[in-house]
Amino acid sequence: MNERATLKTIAKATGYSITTVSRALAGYDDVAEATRAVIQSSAQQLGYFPNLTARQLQKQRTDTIGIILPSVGPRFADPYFSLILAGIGDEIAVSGYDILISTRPPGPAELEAYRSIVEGQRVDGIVVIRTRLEDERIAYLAERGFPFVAFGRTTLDLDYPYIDEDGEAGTYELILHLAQLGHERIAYIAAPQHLTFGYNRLKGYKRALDDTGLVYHPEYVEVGDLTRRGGSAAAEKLLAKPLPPTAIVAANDLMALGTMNHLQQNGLRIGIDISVAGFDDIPAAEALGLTTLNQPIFRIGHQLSQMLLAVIEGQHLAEPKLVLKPKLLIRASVGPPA
Amino acid sequence: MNERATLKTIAKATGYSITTVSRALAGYDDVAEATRAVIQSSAQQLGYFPNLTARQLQKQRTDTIGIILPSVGPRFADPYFSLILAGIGDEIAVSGYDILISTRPPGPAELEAYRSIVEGQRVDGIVVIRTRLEDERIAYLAERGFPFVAFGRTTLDLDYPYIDEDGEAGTYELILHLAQLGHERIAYIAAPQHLTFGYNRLKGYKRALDDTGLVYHPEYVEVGDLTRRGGSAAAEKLLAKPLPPTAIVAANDLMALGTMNHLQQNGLRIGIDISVAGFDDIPAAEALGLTTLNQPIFRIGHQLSQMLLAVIEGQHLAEPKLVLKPKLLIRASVGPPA
DNA sequence: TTGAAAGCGCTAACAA
DNA sequence: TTGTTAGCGCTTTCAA
Repeated sequence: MNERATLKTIAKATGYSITTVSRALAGYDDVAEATRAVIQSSAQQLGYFPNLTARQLQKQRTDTIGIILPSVGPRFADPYFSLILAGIGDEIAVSGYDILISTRPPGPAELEAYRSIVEGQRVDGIVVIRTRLEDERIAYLAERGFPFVAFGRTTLDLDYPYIDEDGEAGTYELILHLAQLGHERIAYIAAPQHLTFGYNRLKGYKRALDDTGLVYHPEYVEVGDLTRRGGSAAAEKLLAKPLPPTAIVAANDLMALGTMNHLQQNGLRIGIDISVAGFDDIPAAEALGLTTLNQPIFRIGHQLSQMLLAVIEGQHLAEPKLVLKPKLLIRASVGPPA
Repeated sequence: MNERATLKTIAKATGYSITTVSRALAGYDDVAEATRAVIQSSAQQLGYFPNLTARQLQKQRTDTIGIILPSVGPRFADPYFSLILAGIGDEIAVSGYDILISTRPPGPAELEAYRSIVEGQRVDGIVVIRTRLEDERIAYLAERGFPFVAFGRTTLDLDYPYIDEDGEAGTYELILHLAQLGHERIAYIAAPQHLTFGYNRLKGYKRALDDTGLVYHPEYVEVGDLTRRGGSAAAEKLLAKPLPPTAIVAANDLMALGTMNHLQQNGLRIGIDISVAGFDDIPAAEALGLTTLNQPIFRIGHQLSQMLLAVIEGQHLAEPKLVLKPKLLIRASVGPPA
């Protein structure tokens, strides 16, 4: 790297003080036009570019927001994360913000990462995605008074802005649909229950069984790790039951795809011999004809960005808490019981 | 936000100088153990955390690498980008680095973003993904002498470290396979030709036709925008030819999936009435039985991280230029011509 | 073993 | 209209 030009370089070159150079370049109107012209051309010629780190230190803001991703289990590679990231990134860029991403395994290292970028003042705000029922990240941020928004609710008694999907209502509607088709043995591949969405979706499953007069049998519920592989493994267990289910609903599409894989390998025809459904409506779902619940993850990312920017600016949020009802999409993977 | 503790706060609280506090906390051994103990406990109690921005300014390094993503066309939502990002993020985190992501539309704003994070010293190095034949980003970085690695070659006469896939050889092998099955009208949905990978993959297509005695007909080649929708549109055009192709090969899986969609909607059976193949082996490819070429994108991300770190540290790279041969995966989407 | 002073590059209050 | 001074929070040289 050739040495970079700083304000000092320009000051020396033009004979003006650093202050004047700074103000000329910043567009202040208390600089003589002639002076500004000289300084600007010198800056141009020297290839000057402001050191953003220095500016950040001075201004006490970074024009950057932070997102911390889990490094194990599903992450970027999970369409859920990619889509939300795309949505956030797209929208935040409009306001000239960048995104700082830290990848950490869940656990203490993760919380440390939050501490680090918050206390280290590396970002102006944070988006917490995939909340947990008792989310210590949110507890920390709220207690710290640091600007943040979350994708997901918690059971914490804290007042913070979020967007969440109504996973309970969505799953409820789906199970109801299956029951109306005549399914009586509807198995469920749940998400880990410390995750808010996992808990809510399972709740919808149980409530729907209740309301339709079907009995909730714990042996028809497996907990999966949200990956395709996990879905496949869970499906295997469910098929091995003495009385296998006629429909399998997974808490997310990825696991539903894994389930489909497994079923097909066992010669079962999806939607005919057995029904399968998921949740999320990731891009592959449509291609595979997977019945699922759509939530506009990409657009939620947009909204989260806008909310966070408002929070950072200290604005009042018109709707600080948003719960969206997902839309049931019936596709070929679901049919009446065989 | 409550006010944060700084070195000054601790200095005042303990009566030591800022210098001593700094060194005590940094673990220098020229500090009396008793002093260190006092300072540490004070730091603990005050909830001290170093201001990373200030440290960066002083140390002239950020422990951050930069990636600039296109905000239009396929991006995060494209498994290609998510996977490479996951690979990079995973591995870079091991060394304690973070990732700064800027989302920009291709064009001048994009190059500006590179300028901004480079000259603004916001990152220590950059990963350029999806290179173009004459890539002005690489020209800039190389000329600037800034640490970077690229996923993809260019036609520029510049010496820089990269990993690339041998898209030509991969496509060649695939087309050869189709020809051997008896296909004579093999259409191709190309990627934009200013993209290195798009150019190379098409080259493989042409060369394979040549070598198998088939004639290259430009009307059997459509250029797509790499999205599923684009693949579907291209497929429609190809099907409308007086003599439709018996096989359609897309330059990436996403377009291949779009092609499959379109064909199925028209009542064609994939792999029986017509063959389809892609490139990349994204997760959905396996589920859909799409014949494709696998490149270990995730692992390439890992390697790019390691290379970049080496470059940042000024180390010598054993293999600064890597071209990987993708692996042909024959799946159900391909069969002999009807 | 500790502290004073300088400096990373920038902005801003205040004085001239 | 311009410059002096101070300071953002940290590290590091050098002297005590």
